[in-house]
Amino acid sequence: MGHPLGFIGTDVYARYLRMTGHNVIHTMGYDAFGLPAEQYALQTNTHPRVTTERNIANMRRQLRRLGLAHDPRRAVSTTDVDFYRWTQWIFLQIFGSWYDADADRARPIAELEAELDAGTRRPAPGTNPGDTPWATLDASGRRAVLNAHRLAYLAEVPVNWCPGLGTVLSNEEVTADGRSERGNFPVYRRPMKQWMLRITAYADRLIDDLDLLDWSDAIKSQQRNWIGRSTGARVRFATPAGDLEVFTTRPDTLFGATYMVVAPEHPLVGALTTPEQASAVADYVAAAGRRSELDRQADAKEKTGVFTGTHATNPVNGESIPIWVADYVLMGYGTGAIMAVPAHDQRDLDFATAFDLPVVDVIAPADGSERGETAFVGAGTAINSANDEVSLDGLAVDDAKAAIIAWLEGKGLGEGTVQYKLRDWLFSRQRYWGEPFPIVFGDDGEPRALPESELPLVLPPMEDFSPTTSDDADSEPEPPLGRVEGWSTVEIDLGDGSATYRRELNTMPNWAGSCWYELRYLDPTNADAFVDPEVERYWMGPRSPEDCGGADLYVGGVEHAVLHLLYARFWQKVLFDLGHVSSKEPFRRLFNQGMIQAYAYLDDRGFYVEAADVVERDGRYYLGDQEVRRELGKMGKSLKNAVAPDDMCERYGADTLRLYEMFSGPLDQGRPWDTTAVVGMYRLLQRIWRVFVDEETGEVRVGSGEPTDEGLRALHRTIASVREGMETLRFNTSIARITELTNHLTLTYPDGGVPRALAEPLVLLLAPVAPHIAEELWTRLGATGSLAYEPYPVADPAWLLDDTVEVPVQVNGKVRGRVTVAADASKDDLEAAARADDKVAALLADATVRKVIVVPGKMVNFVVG
RNA sequence: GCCCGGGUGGCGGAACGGCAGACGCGGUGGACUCAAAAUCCACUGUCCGAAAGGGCGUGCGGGUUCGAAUCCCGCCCCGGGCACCA
Repeated sequence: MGHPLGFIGTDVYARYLRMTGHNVIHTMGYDAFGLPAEQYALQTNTHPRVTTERNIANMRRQLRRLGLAHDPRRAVSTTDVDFYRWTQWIFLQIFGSWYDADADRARPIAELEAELDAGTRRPAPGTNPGDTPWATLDASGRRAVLNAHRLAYLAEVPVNWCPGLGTVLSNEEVTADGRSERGNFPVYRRPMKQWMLRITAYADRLIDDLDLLDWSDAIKSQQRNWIGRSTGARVRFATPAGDLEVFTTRPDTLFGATYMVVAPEHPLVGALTTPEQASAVADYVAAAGRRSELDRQADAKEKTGVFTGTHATNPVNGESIPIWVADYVLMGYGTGAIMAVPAHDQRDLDFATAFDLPVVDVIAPADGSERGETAFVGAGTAINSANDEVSLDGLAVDDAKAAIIAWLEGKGLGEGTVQYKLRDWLFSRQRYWGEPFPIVFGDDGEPRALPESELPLVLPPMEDFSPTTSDDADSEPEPPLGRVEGWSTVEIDLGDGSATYRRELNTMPNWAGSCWYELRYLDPTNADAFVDPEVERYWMGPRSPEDCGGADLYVGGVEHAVLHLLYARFWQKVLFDLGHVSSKEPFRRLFNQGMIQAYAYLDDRGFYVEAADVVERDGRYYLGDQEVRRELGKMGKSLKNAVAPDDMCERYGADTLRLYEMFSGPLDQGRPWDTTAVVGMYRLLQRIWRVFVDEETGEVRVGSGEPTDEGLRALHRTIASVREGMETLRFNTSIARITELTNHLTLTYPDGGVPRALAEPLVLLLAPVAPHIAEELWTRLGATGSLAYEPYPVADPAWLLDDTVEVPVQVNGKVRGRVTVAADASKDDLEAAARADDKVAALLADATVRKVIVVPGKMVNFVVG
C-alpha cells in the first residue's frame, strides 16, 4: 500500500457528510484481476488467488488501523465469482448489442436482426463481405453479418503483441516508446485475430459528455487528446492501381498537393510500384518493418522514403503527382495515405526539401509575409486554387474548406468526415488471471454467447498458470486456459440441439472489473441483477435534466486518465443505452489526489542509500561522514526512501497520521513527506487532550461555566471556516482553524475549565479528521454512544459579526495605519475615523487628497498627489 | 513542438481584487529538569536602525485599477501528458 492520502481524504469527507445528515456510501473494492496481480504472483511463485487474498487481507488490516470507515459489507473484489459473473453478464450485454448510428445509441442485436429480416435496414458497410442479400444468406452467413455489427467483435487487426508478457495489449497499455506499461517489455505491431470492444462508436459522446463532468481540466484534456477528434475530408485520387483515398484536415489546400505518400504497410504499395522501382520499394518496406516504433521516432526529423514510380491525378486540377512510400505516414491513422501539401505542412515540407519535390503556395498569410524554411500553417486566404468549376481564391480557410468539400461531394470524389485517434479497445489477453469469456465457437468459427444460465463461467483452477512468454517478436500467443484438461470444448444446447463447441480461451484484461464496480457497491449481494435499477437511481441517478448522474465523488490518481476512466465511461454508456442504468456517466465528480513523495539520497557512485540514515548538517546531507546528494522522488523500495504508514501509526497513532497527511497541503497536490513535521499534529492532539483531561489525575477538566462572547465568536468563526474547508476538500485549512481555536482555548484557560459549550463542538469539529481521539473524548464528556452520527456544529451567523472591526487605512495603496470602528460604521464615519488616526493625519497634513476610496468594514484608501 | 498544471519565508503551505506569509515544521531565546528527552511560553520574510520607525518584498518584464500573489499581455523556469495523428 502506498500512502493513503486519497483514502483518508474520502474518509474525512464521508464522516463529515454523515454528521451533516447525508446518507453516505463510502467503500472501496479490490480490483485484483489482471497483469499487475499476475506478474506479482509469478515473481513470488505463488498462485495469484493466494497472493491476491493475502494482499487484500493485509490492506484491510492497514485500512482498519487508519480508522477508515469503509462499509465492509460493500467491499467487493473483482476476482470473486459472485462479482465476475456480472462482469461476464455485462460483456454479454455488450456482445449482444450494436451501435445504431442513426439513433446514436447502442441497441440489442435482436432489434437489428428484426430490421434486417423486415428489410427495413441493410447491413452496415463492411459487415457483409460478399454483399449477398440478407434474405438469401444462410444461418452461418447471417451470424457472421450480425457478429460484425456487435459492440464486442473478433477482428484480424494490427495489435500490440508483447511476447515478454505472452499477451496482446490495448493501445492504452503501451507507452509512447513502444513498450508495455506493465513490465516495460517491447511491443510489436502485428495482425492477429482478437476481441475488440467498439469504443470508437462512443468517441463523440465520450468527448462531448466531458462538459457535464466535474473533473479537472487536466484529465479532461488528456481524454480529449487521446480520443483525438479531428474534422476534415476523405479525398480519392485516381491512380493506375485504382483510387487512393487520403484523409486530410486541410482540404482547402488540395490545390497545393504536389505529391502523395503511402505508409510502408499500405495494402496498395505492391500495386502502385513499377517494376523499375520494385526492388528499391521492397527494400524500403522491409527495412521499415524491421524498425521498431522507438527507432522510427528516434530519427523522426530525418525524412526517408522511396518513389513508387507511379503517379496519381489530383482531382481538383488534374495534375499528375508522384506517389511515394515513406514511414512518416502511419498505417494506423486515417487511411494510411496522405496528400502532401509541402507549403502548408511542416512534415511535408521537410520531405519535399529532402527529395527535391515541388512546393506550391495556396494560402496567403494575412500579413503578406514570405514563406521561408517553415510551412505556413496559420489562417490566411486561399490563392492559386481554382478550376473550371470551383474557385477558393480569396476565401478564408474555413470557408474554403466548406466550398471544396461541397464540390468534392458533388463530384463523388470525397466527403467531409471526422477522424479519431482512438482505436477500438483490444479486449482479450492470453493470460490466466482474468475473467473467462462466456463465449463458445461453433463449427463455422463464429462466436456465440453462452446463455445467462451458464453464468458464472468459473475460472478453472490451474497449478501452472504461467503465460508462454518469449523474446521472439514472431512467436504465437498461447492462452494458458488451453492447457486445462477438458476445458477447451464443451457440449451444450444453444437452441439447435446439443452440440460440441470450442471455448474461447482468452481472458479479459484487468480493466474489465473496474469498468463497473462502483455500480456493484450500491447493491453488492443482489443475486438477480448487477444492480437493482431503483437502487441505482437512488444513489447515482441524475438529479436534474442536465445532470449526467454518477457517483458524487471519486478520488483517484491521475494515472488512470486514459485507461480505467475512459473504459468505465464507455461501459456506463452502453449500460445506459440498453436501459440498465439511469446515469450516463459513472463518476460525476472526480478528484485526483496528489502523490506523497520523499527525498532520496545518492552517494557519489550514484547508488541510493537508506534515506532514514541520512542526517542534515548546515544544509548538506551526510550518511556517516560521506556527503550524499538529495533528490525528490516517488516513495518506494528502489529509492530506499519509503516511510510505512504502519510505522507512523506505531509511533504517533492513526489520528496523528491522518491529521498530518490532511494538513500538509491540499489533497490534490503532491508534496514531500517530512517525518520531522509529523510531530506538529501530535502536539495538537496532546493540547486538545489536555483541554479535556487533567494529565495528572485523569479527571475531566472541562468546566460548566458560561463561555465568554469572545469565546463564542472564536468558536462560530471556526465552525464556519472548518465547514468551508470540508466542503471544498481543503482539509488543511480546516485543521488550521481547529488549531487556532485550540490555541485560543489553551491560552484563555491555562488551568482548565474550558466551558463545555466550547469544548463539545471542538470535539465534533475534530471528529472527521481524528475519529479515535474524538470518540474517546466524547465518551469522557459523558456520552454513551458514538459521535459518528452527531450533528456537525453549525455556525450561528450572529456570532460571525463583530461589534467592531479593525480596518486598514492606506495612503496611495500602502497601509499606513489601522483604525477600529463599529462594524456597521458608515462610509463617512469610517473616513472620519481614518483621518483622525495620528499617522494618517500626519501623512495627509501637507498633501492634497485627490480621492478617497472607502469600503465599509473593509478599508480606506487616500489618494494623494 | 503541442496541450494541461504550477512558481509565495529556510521547508510544507494560507490569503471573495482590499492588512501577504494564517496554521504547522525548522530555528532562536526562555520555563520545567541534577541533566536530557518530552511538554509549555515568547520571538522568527528580508534589509537599514540601538530603538521608534522606515525601505524592499509573491519567478521576470509590461499593463488594467484608488489598490494586484490574485485580472490581462509577453517571457523564463519546474512538473505532467501527447507527439511524424496528416
